[in-house]
Amino acid sequence: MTGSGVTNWLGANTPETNRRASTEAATSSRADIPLRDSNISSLIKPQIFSRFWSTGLLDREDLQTLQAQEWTRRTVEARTRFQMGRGFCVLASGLAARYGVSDAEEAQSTALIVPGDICDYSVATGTEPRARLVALTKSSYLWISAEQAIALAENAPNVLAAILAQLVIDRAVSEELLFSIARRTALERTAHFLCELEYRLRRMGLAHGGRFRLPMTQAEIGRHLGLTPVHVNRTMQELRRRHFVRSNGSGVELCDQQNLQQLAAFSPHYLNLSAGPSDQAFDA
Amino acid sequence: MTGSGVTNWLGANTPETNRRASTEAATSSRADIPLRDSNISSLIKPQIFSRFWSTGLLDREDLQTLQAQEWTRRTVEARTRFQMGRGFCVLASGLAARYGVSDAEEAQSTALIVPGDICDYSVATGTEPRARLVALTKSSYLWISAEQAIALAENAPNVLAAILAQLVIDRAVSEELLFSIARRTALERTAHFLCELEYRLRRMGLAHGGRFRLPMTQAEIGRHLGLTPVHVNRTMQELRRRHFVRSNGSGVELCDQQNLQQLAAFSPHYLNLSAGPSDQAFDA
DNA sequence: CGTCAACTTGACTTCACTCAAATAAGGTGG
DNA sequence: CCACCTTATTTGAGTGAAGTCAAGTTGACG
Repeated sequence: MTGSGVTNWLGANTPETNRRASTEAATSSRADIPLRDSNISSLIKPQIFSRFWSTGLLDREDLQTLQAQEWTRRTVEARTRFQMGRGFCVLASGLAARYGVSDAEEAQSTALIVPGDICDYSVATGTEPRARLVALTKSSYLWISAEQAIALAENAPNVLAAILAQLVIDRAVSEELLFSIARRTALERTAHFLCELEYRLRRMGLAHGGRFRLPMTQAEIGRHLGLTPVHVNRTMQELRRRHFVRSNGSGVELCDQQNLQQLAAFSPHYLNLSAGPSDQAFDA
Repeated sequence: MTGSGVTNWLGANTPETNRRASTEAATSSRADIPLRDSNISSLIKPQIFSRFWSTGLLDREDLQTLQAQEWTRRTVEARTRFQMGRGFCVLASGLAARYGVSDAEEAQSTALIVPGDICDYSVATGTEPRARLVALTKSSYLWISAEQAIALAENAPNVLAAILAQLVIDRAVSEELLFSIARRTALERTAHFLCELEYRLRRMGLAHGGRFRLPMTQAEIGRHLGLTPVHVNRTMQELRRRHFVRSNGSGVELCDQQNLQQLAAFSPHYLNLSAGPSDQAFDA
């Protein structure tokens, strides 16, 4: 049944070539980012769409269709809400946080959105937008109208499949955050947060050698991790004291990823579609 | 654009009649369960499918198509894993917990599945199943094969839309749990848990007058709420001491829902598709 | 009637929060 | 370039909510 090119519920058909790359990637070592067909990957322009490609569900034609859409670039000032309306959009630059459906939940962000991430899945699920997105820094996103998105999904079902696949990853990230807040100490939690963010930024080419920009105040980090600003501060200090992390201003460097990952029990498999630790190849 | 019968990305078309019922429901008071077209609702057999209907996305024909599938009923013993494989299934009876993708996460359940809930969305998203489901009591579920599910989605796109809509609610529930664990005290958290569960069971006809069965050990509740069994115990005692809750064995009664909901800051809007507190009707 | 799992209780510990104040860092207008 | 203002970070002392450990107690079931 999964024999040749898994057909998903949407009738989309996974291209064999890309798929195999995906399976190989699963075997790569711990925090390595699965590189697939990198000669193509590097040609993806804007880089934003490389996340779609990395699902392993698109062929080149799909990618071209995606790129051919009439994307509008919109800018959002720091600390202001996204006004997405009904439409589909992908974060192009900056950093944003998603807040829950309840009003009182201003105090807790449920997800961090980095460039390449899909801002809202409401178009794919056919429901009204629920999430409230707030830009943490001046950000920009690429946007197409709901109509165009619907047409896109019809013309290129693989693209819809890729979007839904990202939704699945998004959920896994949420689950990991839930676990982090429920079970990890502040130190482990913060370490995990840094590891995850570094990984996600790195695969978008926004982190190199463990260095990246973290344009969040400690209060914002606290809102994300369920900690008070004061405790975030002390926790970061402890990480620095242990020489796991260095930082100056909004610049962060994970100088001892080995230990940091161990402390956090971080493994990036949940950030990828099919690279579970106990995952067997699902073609044959 | 949202003028007449919103078209979703899947090309499914929302039936006008059902839709209006949905909008009305949004105006009903706090913990009231939106009753819609109840003369039909009560005819739904098995009751399990009433959750699909309640999305407001199906018409009667869709419902019949859904019911006409060759559902297989499968049973799962308490404390054992679901073996769903690639397929689509809905919990028919009992109670189950979902655990995250990481191995270490046995200690934390990310969601509770009650009858009527969809066990796994992997068929809808076209990805491999990731969730691990464990039955808390002897449970049963209705199952169709992936092939049949795909065919169903093609024949009745509204059904797919309804499933994705439930996925959205599922996410909102996760977010609420995240908020609960991050921001609420053990007492508030436990109160919230009870309110949510009562609501969800009530709309499936499994709770009456605040009374329902809660066949979970305190250790399992703790695994769900991020608390130790000991603390769950003390917390439940405090709720009983305040006369908010009564319990004998696995039977629970919320005898002071008013105060319980206030303590928990519980509002069921997140459990419904479009009944947000600050929600305006989106037709007209 | 014995056994095992679940629940309960008490004493102690600790992680993270609170409150309050002191620095440091960033912008802005003069 | 500096004075000023605001926002962010840092530090300290004290508190409290929830965890830990360890020992009962209850209850279901064979």
